[in-house]
Amino acid sequence: MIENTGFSSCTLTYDMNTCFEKLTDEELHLFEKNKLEVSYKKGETICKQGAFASHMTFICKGLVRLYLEDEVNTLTLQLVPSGGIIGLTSLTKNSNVFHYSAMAYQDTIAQHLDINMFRHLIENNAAFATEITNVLCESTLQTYGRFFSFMHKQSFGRMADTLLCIANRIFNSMEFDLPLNRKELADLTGLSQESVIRILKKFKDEDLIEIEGKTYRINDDKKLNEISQHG
Amino acid sequence: MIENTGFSSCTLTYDMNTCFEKLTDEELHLFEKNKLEVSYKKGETICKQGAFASHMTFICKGLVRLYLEDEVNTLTLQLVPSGGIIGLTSLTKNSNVFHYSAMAYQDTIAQHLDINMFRHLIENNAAFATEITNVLCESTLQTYGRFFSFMHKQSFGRMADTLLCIANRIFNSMEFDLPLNRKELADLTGLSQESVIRILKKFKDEDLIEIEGKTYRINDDKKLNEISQHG
DNA sequence: AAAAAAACATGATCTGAGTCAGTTTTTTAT
DNA sequence: ATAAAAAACTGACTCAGATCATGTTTTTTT
Repeated sequence: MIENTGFSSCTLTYDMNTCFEKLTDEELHLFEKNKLEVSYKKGETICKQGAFASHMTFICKGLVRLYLEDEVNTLTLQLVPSGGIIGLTSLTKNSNVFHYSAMAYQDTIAQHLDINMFRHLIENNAAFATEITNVLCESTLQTYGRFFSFMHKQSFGRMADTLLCIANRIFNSMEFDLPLNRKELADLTGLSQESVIRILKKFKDEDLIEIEGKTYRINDDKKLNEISQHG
Repeated sequence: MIENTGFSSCTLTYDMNTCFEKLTDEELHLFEKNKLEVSYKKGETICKQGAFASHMTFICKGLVRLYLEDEVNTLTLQLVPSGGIIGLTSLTKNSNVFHYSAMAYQDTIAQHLDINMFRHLIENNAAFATEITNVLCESTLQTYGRFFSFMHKQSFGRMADTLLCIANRIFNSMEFDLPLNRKELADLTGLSQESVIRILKKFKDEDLIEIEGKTYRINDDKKLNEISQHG
């Protein structure tokens, strides 16, 4: 499977599961006592930018879109698959709100972890804190790559990027069912819906991909990767 | 002084100084023993993307540009003034290189802090690790704001943003000497040099700012802030 | 099965900002 | 002081991709 070497529009969070291994039995007990399992249906809002941040959200199952918004625009920051966590930036001292919104791209099962408990764990367990540091670094790096790609790659590169990322990193397969419509793909790639449609058509015309309903199939990841690299 | 409420192109790192207060005497001793003071002249490279990351760099004095680069392009991620630190993302387990380059915008005094010592401090002092978490969160938030601004604001907004940020957050004054030429301002705002020139001229024509050599003076921060907000 | 509503698709047009090709001003070197 | 080099500036041109308007297909509802 070809992995992109340069910067990529792709943004997936690091798997959190290893973090929890660092907790002591006592802490795990506290953890279990202070978590809340919640289900979200496709399209439902998991957290809302600007709202009071009472908890971190661990994604057990599903796929979540994490995005910034203002009155007019939207910017998708990350795709968070199972194993990911939402809300870490709210741990900063200077704020007690969510800094971004999150929405379920498909039915999702999540755990709400009390923010005070979370803070307590970090402040008292250096191994856990180290893991969190790691997650934050990874997430930052992903964002950097995405930022660079969005600024310097053009539409075809970003689309190619995104398809490869979804195939390689979410589904681990060149064929997958993507629960996104054209509008949502546009949000994800930072393009207009029309551009997404035109680019996908071009890719189809050149037999790089096939699309049948929601089923995507990447026929030529090598070529797609070239497009992604070049621009 | 008017502070921007929405997202801003501005990117300044959080002041690291509070972090070191969390170290024990013993750790401080270790810290002192493993640090190296280095001076950089304007234009010199402080760290190079892709190079082996043997240390974090604490900025004692000066102003540093932190940026991503590939064969063709550049993206300025942050301005790091004194009190800031460079290289934290290299703490991630999955890598031992610098993920960005850094260059001195003006003569700079820095301390190189051994990465293994730094790791050791994080892994053994939860209070310190908590502070680092905080720095990472702040930095991530700044990057998010900048990303959003770069994607959705247009040139005048980004320029206005940047001027206000420099005035408010670096110099704490509406009049300041900026050691950047037009090309460097272009890199900072993500615009072409020509666009920067055109925009600054427009701002001057409308008496929003005055420029005399390297001395900038903001006459109408209210209006500038409106431009920044609107787009 | 028909009607309504989403989603998908396509062509025409517009525009912000980059590129290019210069000129003028300022700075640096001799 | 003067030549050379660098930085600042200007106008003309171009283009990627957004927007708009409209049409077609698919899905959902009743």
